[in-house]
Amino acid sequence: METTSFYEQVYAVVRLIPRGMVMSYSGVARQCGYPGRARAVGYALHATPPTGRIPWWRVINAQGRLSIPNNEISSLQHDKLIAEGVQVGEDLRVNMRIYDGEMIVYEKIRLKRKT
DNA sequence: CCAATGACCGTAA
DNA sequence: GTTACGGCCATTG
Repeated sequence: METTSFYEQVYAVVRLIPRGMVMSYSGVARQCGYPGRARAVGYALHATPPTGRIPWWRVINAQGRLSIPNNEISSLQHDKLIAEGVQVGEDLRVNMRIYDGEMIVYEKIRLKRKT
């Protein structure tokens, strides 16, 4: 499996997502320095080792939906997010207006969080 | 090397 | 607001 710099980058960025926040695949790709490789990010996360060290559940698609086709895993992600205080709709939807951590700028996030 | 696959995105209707 | 298409690109067979 080697370093696979791309994987490393992706994991590093995902690990930086604060608790109670979410980020889109494209956002992760951009933070990695690879804009436009959102799809590859998705692939990388799919290959994420179950070490539990990587908060993969905080990564969702740009439409605020949980893009995991597998029902079991998607429900798991749903529970994880709920446990962190992220409000997920019944249709597996998240309000990106509030929980978007695109820039990983904590102050900005806090500003957005009001009520 | 080529073809198929996929936890996606942006734009258009 | 939503659905449908084409285009990304890394990984696997």
